[in-house]
Amino acid sequence: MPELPEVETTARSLQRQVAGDVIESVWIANKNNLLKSPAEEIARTLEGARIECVRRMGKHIVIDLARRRAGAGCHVPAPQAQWVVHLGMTGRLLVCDAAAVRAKHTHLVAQLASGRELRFIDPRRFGKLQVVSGAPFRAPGSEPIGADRAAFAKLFKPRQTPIKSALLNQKLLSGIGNIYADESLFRAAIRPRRRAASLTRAEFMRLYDAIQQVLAEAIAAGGSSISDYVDAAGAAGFFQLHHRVYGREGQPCLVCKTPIKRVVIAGRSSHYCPRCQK
DNA sequence: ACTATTTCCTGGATGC
DNA sequence: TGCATCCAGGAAATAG
Repeated sequence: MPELPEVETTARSLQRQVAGDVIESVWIANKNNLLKSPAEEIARTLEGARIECVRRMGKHIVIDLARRRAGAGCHVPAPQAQWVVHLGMTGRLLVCDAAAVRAKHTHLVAQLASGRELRFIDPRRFGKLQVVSGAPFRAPGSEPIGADRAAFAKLFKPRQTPIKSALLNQKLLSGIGNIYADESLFRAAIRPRRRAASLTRAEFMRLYDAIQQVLAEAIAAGGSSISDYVDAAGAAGFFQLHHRVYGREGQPCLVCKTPIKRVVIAGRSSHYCPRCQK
């Protein structure tokens, strides 16, 4: 479940490995429901393009491309184009040697001038691939890291939905998923079922601080390696060792020893300490 | 305009 | 051992 910290880690890993490299050709699997743009358009946009920069926006990986103008020998920044990848649940962008065995569920392979390949692999096929040209790509909600404190409360206060659901709503904040929503709510001592509108100003501030803290720590740890997540170089993260509630149903709360509870909110499992969180 | 529920998808875990 | 069933969840689609 790549969320913001995992996507950030993957984007940084890609930036280190492939920035400046040129995509020479692209192979796309047939019969592909992961494509938000037509396969031909993706191939046309990627082939011959130089990878300028790889970065994260929400849970999206945005790859800025410099396309070669037809006939010209050099790369020019215009027309501006971007390759946008969403990892979904089990998506992976991996850089490897062209000779490496192609994993099952490989949906796209970009052959690089350096002799390596950038591959998109996604067993569960919840990922999404698209190319954007013209207007730059925009994530649906606002960026959680460094969000304005006052704007943060204003975003959630009108919502009647449980705060947990609101945190998962990417149109509000872009990047938080199930793990980091649960971990943030624990640190803020707020129960996931509380209606967003019921939170006090102080609680919103605690939640804001908790989100900043959890995301920063998780990025520093290289993300959480759950269900085989690894970054673009194949390195695992280790923030899963620091989860205080996620995946700890029945285990003692690390603060008060009360067994951690798991409930389902909006179809998602939510973990919390019934004593620490109000 | 909101909010809640269903759907997509496959590997791994569980149960008999 | 083998086969069926359940479960995980991001976000779009659908329903209310």
